[in-house]
Amino acid sequence: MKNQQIAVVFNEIASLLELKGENPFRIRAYQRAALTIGGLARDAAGMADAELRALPGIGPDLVGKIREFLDTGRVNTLEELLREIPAGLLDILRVPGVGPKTAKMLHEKAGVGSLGELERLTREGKLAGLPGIQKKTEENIRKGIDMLRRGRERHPLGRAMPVAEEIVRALRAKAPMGRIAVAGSIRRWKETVKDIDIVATSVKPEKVMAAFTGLPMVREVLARGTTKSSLLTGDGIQVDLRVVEEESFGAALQYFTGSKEHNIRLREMASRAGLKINEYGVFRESDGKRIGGKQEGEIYKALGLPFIPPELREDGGEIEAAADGSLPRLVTLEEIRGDLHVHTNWSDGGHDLDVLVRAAKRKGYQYIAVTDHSKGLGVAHGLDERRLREQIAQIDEANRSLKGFRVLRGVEVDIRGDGTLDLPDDLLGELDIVVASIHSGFRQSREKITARLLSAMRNPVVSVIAHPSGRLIGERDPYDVDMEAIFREAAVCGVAMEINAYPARLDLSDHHVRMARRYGIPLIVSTDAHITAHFDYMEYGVAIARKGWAVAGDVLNTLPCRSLLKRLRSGKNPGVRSPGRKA
DNA sequence: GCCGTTTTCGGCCCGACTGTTTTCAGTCG
Repeated sequence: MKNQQIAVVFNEIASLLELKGENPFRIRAYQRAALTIGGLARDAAGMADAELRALPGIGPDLVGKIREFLDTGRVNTLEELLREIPAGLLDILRVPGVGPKTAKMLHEKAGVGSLGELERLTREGKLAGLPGIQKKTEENIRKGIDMLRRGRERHPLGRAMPVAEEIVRALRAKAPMGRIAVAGSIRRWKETVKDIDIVATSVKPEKVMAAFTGLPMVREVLARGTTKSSLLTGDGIQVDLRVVEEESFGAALQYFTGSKEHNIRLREMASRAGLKINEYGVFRESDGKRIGGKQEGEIYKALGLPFIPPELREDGGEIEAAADGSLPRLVTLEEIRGDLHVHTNWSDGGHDLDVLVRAAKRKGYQYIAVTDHSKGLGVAHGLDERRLREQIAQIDEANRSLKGFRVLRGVEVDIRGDGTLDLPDDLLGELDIVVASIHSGFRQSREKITARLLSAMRNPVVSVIAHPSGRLIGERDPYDVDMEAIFREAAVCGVAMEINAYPARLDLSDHHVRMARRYGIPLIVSTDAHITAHFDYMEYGVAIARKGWAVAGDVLNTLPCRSLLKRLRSGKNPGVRSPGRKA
């Protein structure tokens, strides 16, 4: 899939046009197109010109450039721009605090053509004195380069979320707060975030700012105003706090939740309707009268739209869906009735079955599936045939005394390097659920990994593929797999795909969830819990499902236990699942 | 470069903070 490469090309064209001081709207057109293509669930190569043309922000010219890239692997516009402007200036543009005007000036007045050169001049103190640059700006550029070099640009959601929650708690305790909420990409449940945005109301904003900039985790205060301040935490995450009047809270929350693209679309709609939206409210342009802003929903209502859940606000078709009444009713955490990927201390989990069952009941669940590792995963003390049989007996025993709750007999069976499973089929056939996954050979070729997964899926005993891409956010890239081929096969053989809710995984990703929905594939949201506290991660997994537009009907573990078991068994009919079967 | 209840040209979202500029440009979100 070349979508990401096309997005990179368009973004580079946009940056180079910025450096040239071109028409900003033309630049935005390229940036918007990059987002559209980059966020596309389908492979652009498989789309007809008319389909591309129908995408928002893609006109005849950009269709031509997409086609040009797909056919030739290059785009002439980009090549021509790169002949005029050194590619190194693109790196300089990535330095926080350096925009196109500064980069252009640095190039023209100081001959800077790469990040390395800029860094050298900064260290030698040769920037101060250039137009618009004094000591302070030179220092800021030096810091910006450091930040860039440390690669601290984005943080996994699982790291940023707890920090955000801690700051909200601390502010509530230390300053006179009205309403306060985390906004930004965290509220949209993006898998990685650039910073933490917090919106609050207070009768004493100056006290809030003092409390904020005085928090114990502050490493550096980046900006401090009366309504807006920014700081850097000890672990390098930027936090922005915005304080507004009570009557503007909803508007500010909407505004700072974004995404930027979503908001731009809303503003365009507003201006066509004779309205103006900003972070303070919705106003009539004719007389400036405020018609909403205290509650977030009022912003959408003013535009004649239903409330759009934050997870969807990426300008990925949600505004169109809201306008024509086709927004899906997204699956909710409350609809989840059980966790189908749980480890006990029989393999690498921390608790025995009893403790897990009690914790699951406290969550209001009706069932959990015990899915310990299989023997191939020696480091995790995986189960061999004998131990799995013992565990099955223990589960059966436990179920006899449980009322209104059921423990499903399962396993997370390792898919070996050759695509075979790590335990014999007849034993796996006795289980309620077989979760299959890859834990080794991540660097195999795309063909090999894809074939390996397909082979496991075609085995009639397999119910679900766990963490299908194998990635660990910020640590390990996904293995190279043809996800479309996997989804096509899953649709044929009825195998479910897991949304692994573990914050470092979030695998399937929201993009994959959207793709999976188009193939009509059943999904399962699981936490992969190794201790009871991990059950709390279900919220992350449900958020990713929602971000991928999933409704309860897409997610098998919203079903009551009996229907779930029926569904898992019906998928196990070998006659239905034999490879090569006609669709 | 896109787009149309402002429709094939002329618009295109809006405001806060910083630094250096003495009235505002640049950057960011």
